[in-house]
Amino acid sequence: MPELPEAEVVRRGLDRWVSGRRVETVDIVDARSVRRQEGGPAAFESALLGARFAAAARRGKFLWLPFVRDAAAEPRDAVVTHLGMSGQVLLQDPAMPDPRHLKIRLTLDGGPARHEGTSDLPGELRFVDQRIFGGMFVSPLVPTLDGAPGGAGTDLPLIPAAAGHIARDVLDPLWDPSTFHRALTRLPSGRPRTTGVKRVILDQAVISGVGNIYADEALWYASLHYDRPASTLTRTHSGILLEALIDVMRRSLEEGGTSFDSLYVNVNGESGYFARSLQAYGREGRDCLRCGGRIVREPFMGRSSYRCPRCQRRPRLKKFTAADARV
DNA sequence: TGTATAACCTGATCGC
DNA sequence: TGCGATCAGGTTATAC
Repeated sequence: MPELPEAEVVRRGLDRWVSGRRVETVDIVDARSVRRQEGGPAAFESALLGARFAAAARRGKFLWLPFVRDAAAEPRDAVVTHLGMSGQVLLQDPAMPDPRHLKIRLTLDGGPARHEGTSDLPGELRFVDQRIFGGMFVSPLVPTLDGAPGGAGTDLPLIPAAAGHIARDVLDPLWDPSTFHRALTRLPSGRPRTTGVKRVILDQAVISGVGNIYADEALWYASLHYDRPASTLTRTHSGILLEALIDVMRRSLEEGGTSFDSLYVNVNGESGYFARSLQAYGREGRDCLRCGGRIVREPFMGRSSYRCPRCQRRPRLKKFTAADARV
C-alpha cells in the first residue's frame, strides 16, 4: 500500500525515465481516474498534449511532474499523481499488452540527449489502479506560503495548488523536534490536541506521508498506544516518535518500500521488500520482538491497528483539567 | 472550530 | 459450486 517510501520510489523512477520527455498522446481509459480534474477529462487531455516534463517532485504521498510547452518557459502547471490504495505508474513498451485495470496512458517521445543511446527507454507511461482511490489531475503551481501547513522553510518553492494543504513530510530535513512536538500536541489555535496520537500522525495536514502501516510501526518503536491523547505526550515522547517515523521511512526506502501483494510496484513493475522487516503491522498473534508479548489487531478508524499490549499499554483515562487547556 | 465517520472502489477470502 | 458478506485503507465531504 503506497505511503511515503513507495511514493518516493515512484518519484525517482519518473525523474529518471520521464523528465525531459514530451507527451505525444493522451488516452483516458477510465474517466474515474481523472475525477479530480477541473474541467473533466477533456481538460486533462488538452493540458498534457505536447507538454514536456521537468524534474519530478513529491510531498508526502502526492507526487507531481511540472511541465512546460515552451522550452524556454518556467513550469506553471504540474500533473499530480496520487497512488491511493492500489495505484501504479508503469513505464512500458507500447507493444506490451495493456495491464488489467489500466486507467490512463500517455505516450512519450524519445526524450532529451541524456536519453539518447538508451535502447530500452519505455515509450508509454501507464497509470494502473485496481480500487480507483488514486488518480491524476493537472493543477497550477503556486508558491509555498509562510504559515501554510508545510510552508515556511520547505525546500519546495512551488507546489500544486491542489496539494497546498499537505504538511511538510516525514523526510523533510527541516523538521525539528520542537516544531514537531508543537504540531503533534497543539492545535493551530494553540489549544491541546486531545485526539489519539495515531489519528494525528495520519493527518496529512500535520505531518504528511504516514499511512496505517508506518504509523503502527513508528508507534511500536516509540512504545506508544495509538489512542494516547496527543496532548499528553512529553517532548521526550514526541522526539522518539519523530525519530521512529524518520527511521522506519528511511529503512523502507532502502528496501524499495512495502509490498504485501502486487498492488504496489515501482515504475519497472518490481516489488519492495520492507514487509519482511515489519515489527507490528500484520503480525497479529505473533511474538513482540521486543518484549515477547503477543501482537494484537484492533479495529481503529474503520481499519486495523496492530500493537503489543505489553509494551504499548492502553492509556488510563485522565480527567481533563484547566491546566491541560493552558496555552 | 475541531473531531469523527461515511463513502468511494474492487478483488480476495470466508462461511454458508 | 455459487452466492453474499466482509475486509483492506487514503482522501474528502459531511455530520456532529
